[in-house]
Amino acid sequence: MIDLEKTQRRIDRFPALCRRAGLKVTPQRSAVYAMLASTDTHPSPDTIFSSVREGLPNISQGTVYKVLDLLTERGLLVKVATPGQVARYDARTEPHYHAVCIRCGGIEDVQAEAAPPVPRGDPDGGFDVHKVDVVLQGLCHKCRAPDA
Amino acid sequence: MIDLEKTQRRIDRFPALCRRAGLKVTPQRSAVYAMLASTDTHPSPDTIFSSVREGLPNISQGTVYKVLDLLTERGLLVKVATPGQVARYDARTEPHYHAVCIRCGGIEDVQAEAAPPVPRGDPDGGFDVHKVDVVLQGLCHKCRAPDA
DNA sequence: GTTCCTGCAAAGGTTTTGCACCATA
DNA sequence: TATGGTGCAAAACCTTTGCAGGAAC
Repeated sequence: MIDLEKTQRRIDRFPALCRRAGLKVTPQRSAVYAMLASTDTHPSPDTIFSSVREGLPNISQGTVYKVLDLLTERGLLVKVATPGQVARYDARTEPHYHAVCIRCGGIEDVQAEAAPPVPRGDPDGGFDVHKVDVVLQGLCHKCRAPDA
Repeated sequence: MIDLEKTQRRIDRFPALCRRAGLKVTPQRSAVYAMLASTDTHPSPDTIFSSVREGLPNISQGTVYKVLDLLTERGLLVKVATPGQVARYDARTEPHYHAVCIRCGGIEDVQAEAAPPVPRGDPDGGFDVHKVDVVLQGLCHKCRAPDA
């Protein structure tokens, strides 16, 4: 499912993206970004922390949160929209749908049949759209099945 | 923006909806539902709690959370998909978009020009779609403007 | 009368914050 | 060397949980 070339290209571009955003390039930021660029699982801060710590044993949770916030604010990452769950992040910007199970919280990628319908008219006159996320809420395969 | 007739009709139907869902009708549930049906601000559990407590001074936070969870699970309410924020709820099921500011967290309703593109093909063969939420992420009018 | 719901209060998990030290540019 | 980032640890939030008393059917 993951395009390795695209992933690598994204990681290679990271230093340039940082500089353009006025940010210093640090090992912590690079590791967080690379981890996100290499997966399609929409990981939470805690998952990112655990994964990144394998390569950078001294990184702290606080730093992960700060990096995620900053990169999101500068548009290098995106928070996946989920109904009232912990934050989930994504380094991929291609339009795709997310299916979120309202019972177990799992997120599946859904192939978009068409580009999401961006309201070109900029409805309120002032909203600067960075990303359009189409979120399917419902019950996943597992949670659909009768419990008992 | 709010259709008072529609709101009232929704509130009137609540007892019937509860019974159909196998739930008892209680003042707490009715109040939470009525509060949500009367607004388009996608309030958080805490906001709902404060508002409902004006009419039911003894209601507790725990009850509000339990009611919201249960009504959502039974399909009477919907959790609005937001990027890593506190939960937000909605009693309205008509298709509309949400624009979420990644800086201040505000949510604006956006008039949908067309119904969201539900993938009829049920992509993974097993996802039972209850609701499709289209979420615009970006910067709202206020947060766009230069800070200093 | 039975079943289910509520209120309370404590616990669990997530995210934010402040500050001294350190790395990048 | 100046600026900005990191690590640590505490605090602030948000949400869940368990249980005894009470309300709906």
